[in-house]
Amino acid sequence: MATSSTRPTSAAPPRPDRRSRRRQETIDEIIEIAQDVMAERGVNGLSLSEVARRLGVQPPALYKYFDSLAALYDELFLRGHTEHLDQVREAMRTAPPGLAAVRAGLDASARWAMGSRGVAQLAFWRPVPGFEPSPAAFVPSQEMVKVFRAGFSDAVAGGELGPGADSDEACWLLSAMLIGAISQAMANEPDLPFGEGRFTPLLATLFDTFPTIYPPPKPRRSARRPPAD
Amino acid sequence: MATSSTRPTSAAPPRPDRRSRRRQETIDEIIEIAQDVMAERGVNGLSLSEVARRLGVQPPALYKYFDSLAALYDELFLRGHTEHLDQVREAMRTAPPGLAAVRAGLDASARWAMGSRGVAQLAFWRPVPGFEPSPAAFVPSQEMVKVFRAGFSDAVAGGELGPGADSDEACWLLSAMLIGAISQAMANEPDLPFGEGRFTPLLATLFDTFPTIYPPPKPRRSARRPPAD
DNA sequence: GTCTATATTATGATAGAC
DNA sequence: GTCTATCATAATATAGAC
Repeated sequence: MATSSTRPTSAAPPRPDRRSRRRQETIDEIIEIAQDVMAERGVNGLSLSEVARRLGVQPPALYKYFDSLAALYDELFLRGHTEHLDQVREAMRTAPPGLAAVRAGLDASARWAMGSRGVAQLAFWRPVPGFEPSPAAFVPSQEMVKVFRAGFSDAVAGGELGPGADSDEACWLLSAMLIGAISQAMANEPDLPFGEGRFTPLLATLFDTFPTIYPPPKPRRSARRPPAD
Repeated sequence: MATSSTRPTSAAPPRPDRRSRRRQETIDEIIEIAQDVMAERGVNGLSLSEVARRLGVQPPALYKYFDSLAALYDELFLRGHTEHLDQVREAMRTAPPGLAAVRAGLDASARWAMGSRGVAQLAFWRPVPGFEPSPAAFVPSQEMVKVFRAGFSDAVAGGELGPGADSDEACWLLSAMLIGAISQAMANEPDLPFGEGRFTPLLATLFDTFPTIYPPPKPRRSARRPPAD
């Protein structure tokens, strides 16, 4: 036995963190390639073979990182929602609380979706015949509802919206607006970025109807110069 | 030359209408099966092999009716939009002109989509990687815009909406509302029919914001008892 | 962890007999 | 118009050598 170490059996893995770091890098690279493939060929155009081809590796090698194609989809779904959530959170954090924050979150949502089209389609539409995301992959998606709920709650507290807006229903409305606008944009203007074309600008118009759907109880106060109090 | 007829060449097809009628029936049957398959397995779950299997025939036989899988998709796309257009037209025709007609059309749209999910996904989202509908298949889709434009025009003329509603933009808004609501419904409540669940009812809420988006110039008159004139 | 080889299955499509 | 036979391709996934 070697004198240098406490490990009694098996070949000594030198610097296991280095190994696992390389492994993580490979996983990240696979994910990136998969995102590219989906953006180019649609969600259903993804295959392990194509990923292997672009990674410069034979398909069986991928099974060391993902158990199956479904597992890869699941990771893509999870990471997509997580990234989406992060960007929405950040946008809302840096905006004034209330309606403005919700609007900023919605805007960030749409930007993320238009910038990550393949993943967005996977996340919002579930277009892959056999694929059902694992419960764990849904966690960030559920968290998103809470984030927007909090924003609406602030808007109600600030008198920008009526009490009905502090509800799940308001969040569903918001998501329907988002998905309607980006669906149309992706189907009809697949090459235009967010903000251009006929459809993504509609999102602002739709959002501005919230005070009509949930009218605040008191007369709206102007944004500038609140009444001296 | 034969004396009986003006056909100089080729064998005479006896009763060509009967033959072509059977042919048309087969085509219709293929279409129906394809719709079923898409509803069950998603748009990308459609294959000629599966259609042949259900039709009780070998795959090569289908090529007598459709040149390729893409041609079948194209026919499905065309028929879907045509059926959709017919139902919208009929709903608008039997409703009072103006906003009520637009609302009836939107309602019919959503009902059709939720009742023909596979085709609706093909028609609204284009989720098949290589497939681009032929120009001819787009005709009913363009016609739809005209139909809704006419409805909005009536609503403007009747003082229900402001002049801005007589625009393509209003039609895009309408379609974004529709697609947002049904996208969410199909992805999250795939088994519920139109009108049930959390999402399809949102369509009415969204639609009711139109007078806010395009406010009529004069004070709104009540629906009942128009001012004596 | 990667490779080769292979099993298995499925697909779209064509040729040619009947 | 349908069949059998076949081509060509591609996919997921596993076994086992290195």
